[in-house]
Amino acid sequence: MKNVLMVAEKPSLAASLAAILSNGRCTAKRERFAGNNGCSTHEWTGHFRNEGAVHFRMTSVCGHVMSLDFTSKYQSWDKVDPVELFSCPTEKKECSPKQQMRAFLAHEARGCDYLVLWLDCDKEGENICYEVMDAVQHVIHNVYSHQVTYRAHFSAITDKDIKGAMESLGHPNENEAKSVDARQELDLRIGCAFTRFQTKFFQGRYGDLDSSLISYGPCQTPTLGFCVKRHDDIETFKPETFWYLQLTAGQPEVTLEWARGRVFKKDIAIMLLNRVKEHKEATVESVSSKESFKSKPQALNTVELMRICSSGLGIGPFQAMQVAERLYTQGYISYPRTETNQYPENFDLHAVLRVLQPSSEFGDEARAIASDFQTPRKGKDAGDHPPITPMKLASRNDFDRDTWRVYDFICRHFMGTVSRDLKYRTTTAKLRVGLESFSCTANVLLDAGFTKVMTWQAFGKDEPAPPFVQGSQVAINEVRLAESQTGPPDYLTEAELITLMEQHGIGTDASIPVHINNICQRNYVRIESGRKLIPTTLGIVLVHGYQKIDPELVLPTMRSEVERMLTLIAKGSADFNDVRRHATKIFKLKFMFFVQNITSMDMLFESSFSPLAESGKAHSRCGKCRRYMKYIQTKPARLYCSHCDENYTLPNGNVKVYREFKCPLDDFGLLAFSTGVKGRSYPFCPYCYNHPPFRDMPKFGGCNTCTHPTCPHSLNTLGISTCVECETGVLVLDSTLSPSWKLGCNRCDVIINCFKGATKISVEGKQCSIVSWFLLNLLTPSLSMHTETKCNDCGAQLVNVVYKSDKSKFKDGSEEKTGCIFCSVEFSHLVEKHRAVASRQVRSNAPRGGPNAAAAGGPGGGSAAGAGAGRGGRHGGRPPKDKMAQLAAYFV
DNA sequence: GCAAGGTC
Repeated sequence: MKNVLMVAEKPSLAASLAAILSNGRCTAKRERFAGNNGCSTHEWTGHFRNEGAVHFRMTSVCGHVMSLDFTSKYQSWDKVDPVELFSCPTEKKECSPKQQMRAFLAHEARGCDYLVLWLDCDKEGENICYEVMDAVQHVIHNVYSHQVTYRAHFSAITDKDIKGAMESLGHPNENEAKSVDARQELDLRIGCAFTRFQTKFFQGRYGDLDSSLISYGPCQTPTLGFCVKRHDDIETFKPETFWYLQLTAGQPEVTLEWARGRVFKKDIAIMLLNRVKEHKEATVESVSSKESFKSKPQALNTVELMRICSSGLGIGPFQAMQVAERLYTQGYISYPRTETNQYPENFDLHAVLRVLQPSSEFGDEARAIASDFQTPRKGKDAGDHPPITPMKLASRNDFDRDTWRVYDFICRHFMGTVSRDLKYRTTTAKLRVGLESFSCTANVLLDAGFTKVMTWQAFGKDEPAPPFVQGSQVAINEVRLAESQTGPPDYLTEAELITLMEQHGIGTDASIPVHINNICQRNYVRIESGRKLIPTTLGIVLVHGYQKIDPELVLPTMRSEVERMLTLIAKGSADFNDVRRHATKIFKLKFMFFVQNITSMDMLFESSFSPLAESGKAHSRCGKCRRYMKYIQTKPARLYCSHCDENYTLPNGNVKVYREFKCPLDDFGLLAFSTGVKGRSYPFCPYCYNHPPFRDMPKFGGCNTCTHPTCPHSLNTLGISTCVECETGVLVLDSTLSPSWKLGCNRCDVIINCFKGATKISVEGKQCSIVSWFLLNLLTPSLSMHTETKCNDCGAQLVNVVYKSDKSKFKDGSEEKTGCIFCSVEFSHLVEKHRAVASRQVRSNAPRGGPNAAAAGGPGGGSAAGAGAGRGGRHGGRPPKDKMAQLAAYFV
């Protein structure tokens, strides 16, 4: 007699299948395998295809036999650069070596001529088919042949379906199996590369970041993303004020609802109020009533069980599934992991009710429902397992509290599915006051239906019917305007999260609780009362960091994109290796980009976790929220606005608040940068510094490069002349260190200290509109009123210098003079030139037409230091270009 | 120490 080995995905299924196929005449094999993996074997004799009588041996695996991992060389976190994980070799290892599943399968396969695979009918099941074939290939001859190995396709664990499957055996689908191989490989490479890199990068960097593992995963990260998205929605919510009319009428008094609901404009609300106030009575336009229904529930599947355990019982999905698993293994409920929420056609619903009838807890309800049995609703048959139903009666004392509550829920839910719908009557009265409509409704219960047993969904109290008669007039007692505000959304509940994950295909019914559990255990979210998910600082910073670097990394659509590619493999329309290589390449590029830009995320981390951030002083104000930002000195120096969660890079050097000045463009508080009195200095706006407002303003530029036409700190207002040394720069008056005044080139290191101790210096002929400035200075330079603002000799802008009367440095002792910094004799002893100290070197080999060191060459020029010192006279070499031409270049 | 998917 020939032998046939049959393998199911789990022990329970092997038992059910054996019982069905053998018509209950199978025997359990006594012998226990060494690994004691919990997989028993059932044997019987029957007919198989054309072989006549054969000996059947039905056993099972426990889910996957193999799992994918990197080869041992790549297990080291220290020696392997995570980027290598995208290309390094992988190998399949036994899932749990202790179980010795492969050896067990090979042992059971001994002497077998045929193999029939009864794995679950999904892609994972198809993949396990190949794991089983691989395990027995040395035992069953020609196991990959279609004449040896068969695949059973079944959609429900019922007599009809299972026997039907046995009659129409097919073959395992290699493409579907391969698509799972590809998923495993991608998940492994992507997840481990990002996790190792992130963990190592942030490890030990921040004292108060107590997370030893900062993981990334294509399912867990979007799951976290949902929670942070809601957090952000709450944080950025802007309440809106609205108004509504509150009207009471009749005797007994009834409060009516306004048909307009809310009005967001107060003046309109007041106008409507006044119109209503013109009337003393309301007209009852109609009083109508109708019957409404609340549907009974669909049969219970895993996701719904998890949702209700979370929202109704306060039991998280992870724990709920542990409890359900225990109830299942003890025989109290059917298999708890199923997507199906429709009972199979021949499912004996009455038998289940009979099981429940003796209960002291809900026996009365079970009996009542049995005598008034209703056909259950239709749902989805996913072809996996029947819905979750009670199998055996239990009493409260059999379990601990939570186990009982889950069991009690499953029983009551089952009874609910074969109960009547809830029925109620709604009576609505519609009233009119002038042109405004009002209404009042009352609901009255007609039939409690399924809520008799699902008591937590019970209908509220009956409401008194509106005491109005159609066509009558009702006295208005009071009408007033009420004011209220829209409120922010609440944090995401676990039940909502489960729904979102299900909708976006993040995880499966079996893995959803694992992902939620993961993001809790990794300290990315906390579960607060009402099972709401509140993201932690770490969770928020991670998601915001991904959003800064590569938002796709946290988008739920990323998973579905990958799934879409994998489906192509499963359908046979794309080559396994092509898809695998393509997806790996994309994610490797994403990974490398992430590594390159990790500082963007690090800035958020440092702002949130560094002890320095905590001691960071309140600095200047953010232009967006007007709150003080924190000054973080550690490199890269920056300002952090914790409210807006934004960082603004700062120049390296001293950065101080520049009095009360604000940038006219964005309202950010201005800052003064300097490297000391003899170094470079300029005012700057932290926002413009990072996001230049004009096309001609370079990134990381100060106000001395800003072409704002009227701002008192801009290049336009304070520019004096083309630089005496470099080709492109402009010397700009710097008042940030006053009474130490200076001109500084906005491109190179040239600095001209001047007029020490002066109380005020202003540049002549400025503070006009950009248009008039342009026209008058550039296009019609001959106009006399403006030639007065420029030096006739060198074209530099004239300056007006004011000293206090007793501190005048002018030789004639006068308080105020206007002149040219370079050419006016009265100024020459007050002007010195040198190069910025401790700053970058100017290229000495740069071809220059001879510096125009006017100040240095002038009488009493003082300590002229640097490359330009003492070279050339005032008008030697290149004459200064017309400053207006120079500045005009900025507008091109 | 990493992912996600099965199952206990």
